[in-house]
Amino acid sequence: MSKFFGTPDGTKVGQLFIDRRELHEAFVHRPLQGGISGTKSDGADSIVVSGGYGDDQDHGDYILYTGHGGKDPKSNRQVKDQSIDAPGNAGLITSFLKALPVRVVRGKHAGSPFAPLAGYLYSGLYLVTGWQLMRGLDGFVVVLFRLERVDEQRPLEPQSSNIPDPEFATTIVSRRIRDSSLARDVKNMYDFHCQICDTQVPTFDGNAYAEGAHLRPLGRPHVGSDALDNILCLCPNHHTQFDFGGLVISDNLEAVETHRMTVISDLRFRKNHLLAIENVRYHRELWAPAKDQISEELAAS
DNA sequence: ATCCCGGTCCCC
DNA sequence: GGGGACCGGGAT
Repeated sequence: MSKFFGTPDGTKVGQLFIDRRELHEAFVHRPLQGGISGTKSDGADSIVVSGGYGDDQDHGDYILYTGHGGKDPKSNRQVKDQSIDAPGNAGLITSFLKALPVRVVRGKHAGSPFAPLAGYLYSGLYLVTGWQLMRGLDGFVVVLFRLERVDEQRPLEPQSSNIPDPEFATTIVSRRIRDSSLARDVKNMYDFHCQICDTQVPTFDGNAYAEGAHLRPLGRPHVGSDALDNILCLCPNHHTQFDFGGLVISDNLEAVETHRMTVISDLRFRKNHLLAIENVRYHRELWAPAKDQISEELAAS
């Protein structure tokens, strides 16, 4: 029945394990092969991020993690839609609903600077802060979970810096991780006004805060470009909504709220800022919600 | 019992 | 390094 939640006694954040059996014996991650330890009734108590799913994104303090199922073990690609009823996926949804802490382990092939060079790294506790069905890179529906780090006693240390991924080039430890000089240019261009709601977030010194949002994400596997035609200037709320697929940009350059498919506003533009329509479409395709799937799944559960 | 798997190992 | 065999724990 019940699972064990939280960090086991004697285990430290940042501790390395040789292999899955060591993780198993330390009660950090019980399954020897599965990426998710979880069931619908108990929730999920641990996951392993191993880079086996192309739709994953590891940003250190938060992770977009693909659920399991639908994969052909030979080709290692998705060949079927994933389901929210698969035990691990249902477990992560339960963890989301009950706000249960999930132990996160990174494997050596996880493909981010936060992954260990060898073995498995216990990376601390995360909360599932959202999930949704999306059309994955291979064209099938995947369940995508957003996990955010809650165990803040110790900063997350990059394990390597030689991964040629512009998204991580300036990463140290912070929630704002992509602040290229071009993103700064775009923010200056808009005087830190959000292109959707025009909000300017004031800071203590009389300046303002905004964020540069990339339409086509920089990191693998999307490999978007860090260019003016790929960046929006957004307030933190709309940036978060944008990054998590809660809004997309139409070909008419309106901000559209995806769940209800309603237009929030026209995007505001300043001179010398043109978006590339292929980047707009890339973001929209990435997040085109599989609405039929969602209603079917929810009706069945 | 049986099926699934973000493994692992062995061999070429 | 890549394909195939074989793995054992956990859930059903």
